[in-house]
Amino acid sequence: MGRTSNAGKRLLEVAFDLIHDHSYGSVSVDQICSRARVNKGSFYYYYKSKTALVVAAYEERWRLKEPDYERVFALDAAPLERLSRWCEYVRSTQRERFRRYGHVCGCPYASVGGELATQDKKIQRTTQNLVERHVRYLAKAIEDARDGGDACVADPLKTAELVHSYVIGLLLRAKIYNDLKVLADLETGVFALVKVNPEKNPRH
Amino acid sequence: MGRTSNAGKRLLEVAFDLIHDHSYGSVSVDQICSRARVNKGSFYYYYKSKTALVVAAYEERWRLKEPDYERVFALDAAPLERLSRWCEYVRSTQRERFRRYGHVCGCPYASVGGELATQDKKIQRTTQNLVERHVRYLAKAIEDARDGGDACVADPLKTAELVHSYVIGLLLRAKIYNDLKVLADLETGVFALVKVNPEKNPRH
DNA sequence: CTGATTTATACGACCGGTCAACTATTTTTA
DNA sequence: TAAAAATAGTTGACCGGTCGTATAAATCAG
Repeated sequence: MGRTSNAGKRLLEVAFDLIHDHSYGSVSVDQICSRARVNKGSFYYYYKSKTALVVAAYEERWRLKEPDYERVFALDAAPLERLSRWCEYVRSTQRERFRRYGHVCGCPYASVGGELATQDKKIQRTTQNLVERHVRYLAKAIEDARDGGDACVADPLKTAELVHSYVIGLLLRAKIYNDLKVLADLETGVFALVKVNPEKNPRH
Repeated sequence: MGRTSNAGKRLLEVAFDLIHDHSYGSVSVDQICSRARVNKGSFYYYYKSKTALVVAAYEERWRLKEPDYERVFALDAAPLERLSRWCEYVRSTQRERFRRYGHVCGCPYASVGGELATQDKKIQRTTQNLVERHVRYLAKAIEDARDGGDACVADPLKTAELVHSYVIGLLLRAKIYNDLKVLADLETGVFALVKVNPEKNPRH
């Protein structure tokens, strides 16, 4: 079976970290290779292009993070509680990255999508896909909130898209200002968009 | 006074168009020069770096667009009417760019800010500044709406930031999906965030 | 031994940026 | 008023470095 290696996996991790910390355009294949301690030749043994690596890296990242989403949106919590936990999850993720990288990094999927949507169809498709998976979790929670009388929305999916837009915008704003305080009102905004029945707000 | 030229101005226009159409990282100085029919030597006669050009280009762009904002947010219109007109202005701008470039381009300031906030302090400062100018127009309209009883918000500035976040997020989403239909619900979202008194909605 | 993996090196193209020489236009001066 | 000087802008070759890509040879597990 030949020799074994985890160089491919290492490249995925390093690529995600580096690109999320900086940007696709400002991170070179050489940088990714040297940080992952993989030679350039090996890089192209595993991935046919920089684009292909990025697609794989972001899909792998989601695969790793999906269990967190399953937990945050677990059906045993009340719908509004799920949304509330998600807001806190987003903020704590950003706090952690701020500590690690020294600045606000924003939403990784939206960042790479925004940078490359008009450049690379494969990456565009990938980010669309990733966005959709996020939105599905939101939509389910919003639908349940509506059915339970906690929120007043007509179309849960549309509202989920609305909420998602708001959140990636807020993350982008936090990145531009490099300030986590921008995220302080995350939940307020989310709850305003799902028109939460005030007395049902879990933060009462 | 020596010979005269508009090469500097030409570079500003071309740089903005090219970068807005693609991205900062994927547009080279050579491309900008050849499209503007300016030699590289002249480029560096006018601007000391690619960064400096981008800063100048985006500031010039705002200078050009500010009259539109003055008109959209003119105080003779009712506050909610101003917000409504702004939504339509944003959408028509995107439609126009879609026709010209063949795809959704999103918010130029947020795009370049998101791409370079973690890379280049000068560009970060510039985009912060540009964002603030937008938000000020929004805040004034929201404040007036609140004072006129048309909206129910505690802090107009905070709400304006909320609205702005939502809109740049929506534009980012539209860019990722390359679909103007994403912007169909722009006004709905904005009005939800400013908690418009339903019967005062200008679209009744 | 076989074949999956890794190494080292090289490629030509292009990157952002520099520079000295050159041209065109206005201002100064005799 | 015409030559000279100063100013403003242009040119394209060139720099060292990095880009994404390629491949032949070496390595090593099964």
